[in-house]
Amino acid sequence: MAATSEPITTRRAGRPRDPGADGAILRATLDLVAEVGLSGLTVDAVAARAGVGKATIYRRWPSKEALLFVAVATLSEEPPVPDTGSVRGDLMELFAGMIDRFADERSGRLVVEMAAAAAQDPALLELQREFVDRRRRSGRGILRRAVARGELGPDVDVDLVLDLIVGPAAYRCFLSHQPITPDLLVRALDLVLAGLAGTAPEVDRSPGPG
Amino acid sequence: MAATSEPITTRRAGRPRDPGADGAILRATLDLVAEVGLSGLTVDAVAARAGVGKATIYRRWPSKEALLFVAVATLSEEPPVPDTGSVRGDLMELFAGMIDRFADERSGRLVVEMAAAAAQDPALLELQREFVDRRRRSGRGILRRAVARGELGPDVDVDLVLDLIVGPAAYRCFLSHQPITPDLLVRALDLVLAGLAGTAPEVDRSPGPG
Amino acid sequence: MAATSEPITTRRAGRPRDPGADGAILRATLDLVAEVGLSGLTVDAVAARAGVGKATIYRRWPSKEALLFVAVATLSEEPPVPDTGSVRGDLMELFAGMIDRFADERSGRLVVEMAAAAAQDPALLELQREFVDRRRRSGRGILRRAVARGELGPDVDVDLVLDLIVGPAAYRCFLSHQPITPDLLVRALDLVLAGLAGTAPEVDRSPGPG
Amino acid sequence: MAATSEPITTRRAGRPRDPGADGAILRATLDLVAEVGLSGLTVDAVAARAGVGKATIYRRWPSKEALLFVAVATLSEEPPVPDTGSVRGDLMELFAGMIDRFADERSGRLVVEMAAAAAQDPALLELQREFVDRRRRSGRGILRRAVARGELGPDVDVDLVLDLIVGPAAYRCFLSHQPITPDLLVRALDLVLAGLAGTAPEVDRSPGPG
DNA sequence: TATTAAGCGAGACGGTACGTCACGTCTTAGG
DNA sequence: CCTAAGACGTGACGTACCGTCTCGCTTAATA
Repeated sequence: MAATSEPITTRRAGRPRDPGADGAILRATLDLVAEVGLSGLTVDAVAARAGVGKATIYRRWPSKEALLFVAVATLSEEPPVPDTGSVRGDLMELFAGMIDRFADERSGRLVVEMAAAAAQDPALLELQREFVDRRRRSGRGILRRAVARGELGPDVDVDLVLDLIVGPAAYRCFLSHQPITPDLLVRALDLVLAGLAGTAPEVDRSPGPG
Repeated sequence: MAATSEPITTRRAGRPRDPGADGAILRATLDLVAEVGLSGLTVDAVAARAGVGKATIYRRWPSKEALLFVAVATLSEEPPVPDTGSVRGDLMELFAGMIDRFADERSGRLVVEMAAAAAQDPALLELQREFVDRRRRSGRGILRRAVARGELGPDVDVDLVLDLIVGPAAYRCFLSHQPITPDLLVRALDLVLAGLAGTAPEVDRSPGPG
Repeated sequence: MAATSEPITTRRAGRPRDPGADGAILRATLDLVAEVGLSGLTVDAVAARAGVGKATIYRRWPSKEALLFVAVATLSEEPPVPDTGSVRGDLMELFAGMIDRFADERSGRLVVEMAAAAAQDPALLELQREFVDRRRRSGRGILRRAVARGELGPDVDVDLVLDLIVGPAAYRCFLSHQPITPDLLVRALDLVLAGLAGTAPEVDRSPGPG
Repeated sequence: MAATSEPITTRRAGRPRDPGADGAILRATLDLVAEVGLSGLTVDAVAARAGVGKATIYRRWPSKEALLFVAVATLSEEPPVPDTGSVRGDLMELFAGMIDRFADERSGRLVVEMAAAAAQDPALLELQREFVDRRRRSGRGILRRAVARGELGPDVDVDLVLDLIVGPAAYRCFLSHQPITPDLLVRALDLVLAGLAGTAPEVDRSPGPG
């Protein structure tokens, strides 16, 4: 039907990119960053480890930081869109993995270094923002459903609430370096929910949909 | 007999370090970091700007990051120990400056980069921890006084509360890059205080820790 | 079957070294050493003058001394293999250029500095030895031909004779710093040839100094 | 008599120089140069080894090279003024020690390095020239006595003869690095004396260089 | 006896060059 | 057009010495 001169599978001239190279490079990157950290990571080392020329890396990603961001992205699956029936349960499920990452020494350090890299490069910042926004979108959904359910008042400051829940763990990971215990999330969450209960909905006392 | 054989002002042999050099170096560092950012900062440039040999810098600080930490430390005065009469007022006063720093683009970026540096170097991490702990100590005092006053229940999780208040701004500065508006602090604070009121409820009028 | 599986022009993988760089570096080296002397020669300056990165230099030569040796070697053509018909003429021709180098202030100084460098580095010493040996080989040929011709007795101490001829100029260049006049070579040569005539020839059978 | 206002022992005000320091410094210099060579010699190391401040060294000598020259000078006694009755014996005695120094690997290297230093600094060159001239003066005396005795013709080129005798060893030490055997001096000497016998004196019946 | 001038060990000072390393680009021959 | 290999120019790194300059102290000769 379509009289398009464009072939279905766009195929540029010349030798196609080795599809195996991408994987090898990303794998090498993750291995190395685990071994020596971001600051110790060098493109030469990635190339050597992946058995690949440096140009092959630069043809795909504009900098070693971009490479790292993509490599890390391959690790992390889509954040969950939980539906336990209660805000509390949903938010717990949503943020559990994130807090774990902050808590782990190695991955926590990596997050900080990546944040620093993103702070200096708008492109990376965009990648990073997109990344955290996926979780935020899920969180917004959770809160909106809770409002719909009547669990929360209609004028909840959604973003603030989400930030309050992850904030403590983030702050400890980045700056204060106080311990990030597994119950940090619960305690923050409960205090915030208590705050929401106390502020807004004088009426609502319902325990939510059982 | 002699209480101490150690003289009051221990003076090592040899020419003493030029006390003017420290200031010149730190000033040059701050100037340069403001102009070109941490990543653009070079020890050579600092030396040149300060009119000092590179060795004079390395004699004092082991790395440009350490230098930067000290330089930044010289800027920041002791965090306030406010006493407005209310937790809310006290905490507002305590954290206002901190949130401002997160909010400002340039200084925010610097905070992130410094956090990344600290994540890689235990010595810097210690400096950083000490730095944020000064504010935390002040915050703990505020909360304890509030407990004593009966404004808060006796079982407040002090550290958690403090982390909840600064957490959102920190999180936005480091990761989500959502806007850090001046009212972010107030809103977080009020929600948290509401949570505390809801948790440790109105019943409590106890005159403080007995 | 195949005489050699090794290709004639061994070509390693990767980008070949820029052949122009070698020339530029060597030229810059010679220029600079002429301007500022060996001790004033710096690798940075050579790199800058040659329009080349420092690493490009260090990739080719392990030290600035090695570089200088090679640079100087490019200047000096193969020593002559004269055949004037007489030992005297041949040796004059062979050593004239060498003595000139000793005599010239600048190049004399350079020779001394290079000798000092060679004294500290076995690799350079080998280069140097090879260099002077080329002339020595020519000299040996001259003397052997003279022996064949009957001009000299068959038991001439070839190496000693050659050293005697250049020795004075070398000694003056390196240590005594007495004038190295154009006739120094002739006079040394004539005295040595006279000695050979007195020692060896058909008449003389005297048992030497008792 | 002399109405000099200058005291016999010139004595400036202030604390006199520690006479022990000179010795300690020179000793440390020689030790170190033996261990690490001239190029590895540093003033800091000399000061540390001698238990002396760097300024104490620079107060006495203007550079580490000057220091070394003086240090080496303290080792070497006045060259002999031999009188064995024959030119041959006298010259042998005069130059034996010198050739030994050329022959020894370590001291030979040092001589070359010192020559290079002298080539770059007129003051050192003067020191060096003075040093070698002492031996030369002795050699001139020897030859003049030989002329007086009739052992040599009256028109001997004194300086040339001396240079011819030490030349080979010097040349081998500095440049060709061929072996410097103990008999090198004898052989050179005999050849030169043969040359002198053949050239000059009326007694001599040899046909000369044809 | 008090002052003063220089020397002392120690070590910091401003410089300069070193040789290394990683960056991101470019140039080979070959697939 | 891609590939592996590896050389390229750039530019910062941290180190090592240079020769000079304070420090607080000690040691004579002078006043």
